[in-house]
Amino acid sequence: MAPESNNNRYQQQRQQAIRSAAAVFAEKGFHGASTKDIAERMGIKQGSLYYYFKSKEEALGEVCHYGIEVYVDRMQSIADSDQPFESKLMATVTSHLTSYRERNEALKVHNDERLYLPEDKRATLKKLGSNYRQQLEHIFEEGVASGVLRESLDCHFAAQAVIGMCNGWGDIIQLDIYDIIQKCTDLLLNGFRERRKETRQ
Amino acid sequence: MAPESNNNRYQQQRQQAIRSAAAVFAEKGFHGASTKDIAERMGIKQGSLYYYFKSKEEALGEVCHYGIEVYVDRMQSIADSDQPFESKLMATVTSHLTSYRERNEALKVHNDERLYLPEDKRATLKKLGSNYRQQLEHIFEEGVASGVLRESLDCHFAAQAVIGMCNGWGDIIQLDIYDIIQKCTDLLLNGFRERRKETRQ
DNA sequence: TGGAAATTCTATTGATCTATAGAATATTTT
DNA sequence: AAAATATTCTATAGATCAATAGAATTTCCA
Repeated sequence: MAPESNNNRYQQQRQQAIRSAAAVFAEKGFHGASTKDIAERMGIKQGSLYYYFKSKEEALGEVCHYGIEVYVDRMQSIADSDQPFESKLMATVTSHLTSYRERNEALKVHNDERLYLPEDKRATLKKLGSNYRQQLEHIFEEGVASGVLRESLDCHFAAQAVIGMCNGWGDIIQLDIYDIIQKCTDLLLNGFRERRKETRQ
Repeated sequence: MAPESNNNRYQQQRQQAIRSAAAVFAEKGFHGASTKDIAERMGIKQGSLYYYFKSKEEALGEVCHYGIEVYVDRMQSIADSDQPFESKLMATVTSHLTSYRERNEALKVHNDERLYLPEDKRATLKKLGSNYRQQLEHIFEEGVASGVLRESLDCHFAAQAVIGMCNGWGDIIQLDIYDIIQKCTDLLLNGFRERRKETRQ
């Protein structure tokens, strides 16, 4: 049965269970992973896992949430902060890529397996995700307003493109992340074309 | 047992089986889908499916191949063609996005489920994919050589970024694809920044 | 230290799934 | 139409898996 009250050890072990589940789900997928796999990875027996989750599905939900929360929190700080557009853009790219590195397994699970969650849980995650996208979109709107970005920019498209580009680095663990951050930001601002002499119009 | 020789009906039915498998794998994932699901979708019984595939894994391999082949063929034409860089870039983006729309299910399966294939089959697909990436990289190198793109461009990064961005449009079926093509190409060439007066240096 | 609460284990149930074998039906060919 | 071939079906073996119940063990606290 579940523990009595605020229980430190329980919470720590549960956290460990979530990380184990993240690793196994990331490697084998939700349906390909067995509760035995997860339990073994944290050094307990299959049945014991149900002390921490009432179902395999609940474990998936926790993993997905664990993955995305770090994105969301950091984006909140960036959006609230008082920096010029270029800094916010670079901060977003940095946050996205470092989050993806730090919680690689959980975020992979969030991106690839969340559709196997029941409707209500999926809706909660979706809300977090579209909040994230909207905040990024708003940063682009500020960029347009401040004159850094072109008037004609489709900010919805821009936000989507950034997210897609940042998610596209599969084995990001292996890469020089600061190099990618720099190049992504440069691409977004200036594109790849040969630069002309800069003259204010 | 397998059919005798060049058998038209067999090949047609097998193609139908591949498309059914693509749909079911795309919806439920490889491990979440059952051979019963696939068989039912094509209107036969579970056991009968094994007339067309010797295993569920073989079906996955066929689906993945069916998905990616269209990319690869089109990229070959573009790379072989004799167009200026801008046209090749736009043709690539167009090809990538329309392929993703036309074979949405199979390509989703290729991207998300191919890692569950046995090593040798996975290696074959990987070769196709990195061929694709290299050809795109080469297009960027031509762009630099022709003076359209900056000398300093990291063409490997550029190719990866394009692919990531193009794959990021999940429910592409719903979208105005020509709008996205136009905006992607514009982003890649010019970025989002407010344009300065153009003056040749 | 002794008793209560928390954690893990063992054993099992019922369900589902892949793959195979051989029978039954349909199609093509002679 | 009869024979041969191709396609589908039925039935089942063997394996795995999620989830539960209750016993055993460990940890915590008075």
